[in-house]
Amino acid sequence: MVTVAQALQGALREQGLRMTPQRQIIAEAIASLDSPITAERVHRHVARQFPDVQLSTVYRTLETLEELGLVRHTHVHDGVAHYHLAGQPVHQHLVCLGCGAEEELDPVVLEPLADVLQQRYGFAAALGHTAIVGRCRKCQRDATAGSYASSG
Amino acid sequence: MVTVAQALQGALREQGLRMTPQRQIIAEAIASLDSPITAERVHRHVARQFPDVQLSTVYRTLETLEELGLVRHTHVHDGVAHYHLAGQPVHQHLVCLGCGAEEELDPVVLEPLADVLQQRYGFAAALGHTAIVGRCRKCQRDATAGSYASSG
DNA sequence: ATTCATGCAAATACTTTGCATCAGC
DNA sequence: GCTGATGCAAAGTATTTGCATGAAT
Repeated sequence: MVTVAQALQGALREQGLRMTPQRQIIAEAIASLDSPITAERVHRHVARQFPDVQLSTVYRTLETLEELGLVRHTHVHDGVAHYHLAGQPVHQHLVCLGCGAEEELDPVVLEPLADVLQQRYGFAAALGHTAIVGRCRKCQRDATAGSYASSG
Repeated sequence: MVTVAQALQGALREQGLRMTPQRQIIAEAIASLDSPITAERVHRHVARQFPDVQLSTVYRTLETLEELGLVRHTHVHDGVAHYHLAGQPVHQHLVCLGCGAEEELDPVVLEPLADVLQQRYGFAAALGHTAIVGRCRKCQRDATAGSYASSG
């Protein structure tokens, strides 16, 4: 078992990039906090030990980590970026567009789709790391859906 | 077959809200443009006929339309909101986080998952209207994934 | 007439960038 | 010492909001 910081160090080396204390604590913060996390949350966590670490450094490091394949990010309903460690199973949620309710989801149900996408399109979907949006039971009663003609 | 504008008029009535020329053209723009579209694209389209219509009005109208259940929105990789008509089958895309490539996807492959979510969780997933992010064949070779120990 | 919708502009939230200094290799 | 990384501050992008005016019902 290797720590994120160690993996990071190796990955940085390969690219001729440098390990810095900032990168180390940011990597450790991501590993210790529950995924998925926002840049701001990482920053708050990091700032407790190193108050001088800038939010922009967190963003830059997150970007670097993503380029190295160590983390991924997705956007949730409000457009905020959520980061998580690559290859780490995370809690999967169903987010209701109507009332905002979140429900946990067994990640296993996503596997068949991921398999199909991989086989048919050669595409490694990040389904397991993205909240699935939609309407919960309650809000389905409120939502009206139909089909419309274009005005043209 | 009913036009979006007509559906909108009815839905507005029910809520005691008002039909305005702006709302009408915005609704028609959404119907005539290919989904999913950004607020800015709607605005550019609308501005050709009514140059005075503000981007903020587009956002407000889009929000209203969403509350009325006529449109939905999701966020793509860069966090920009994409809107589409509710109940309208749209092109489904696989978006690569590595190179940004988009590939069309047969919406049929999403149905099994949607069914499971509906049956097991009573949740109507908006899968058919959200881009699926991940890594394309090419970029999978670049990305390294493993599992990491927390530093704690 | 009442109240909602709009235009306009400013504010907000999140993220990126320019540049001088500092630090890892 | 060379070059990449950081702090700092400012810019950028997408979206929201306050308020006075205008318009739909």
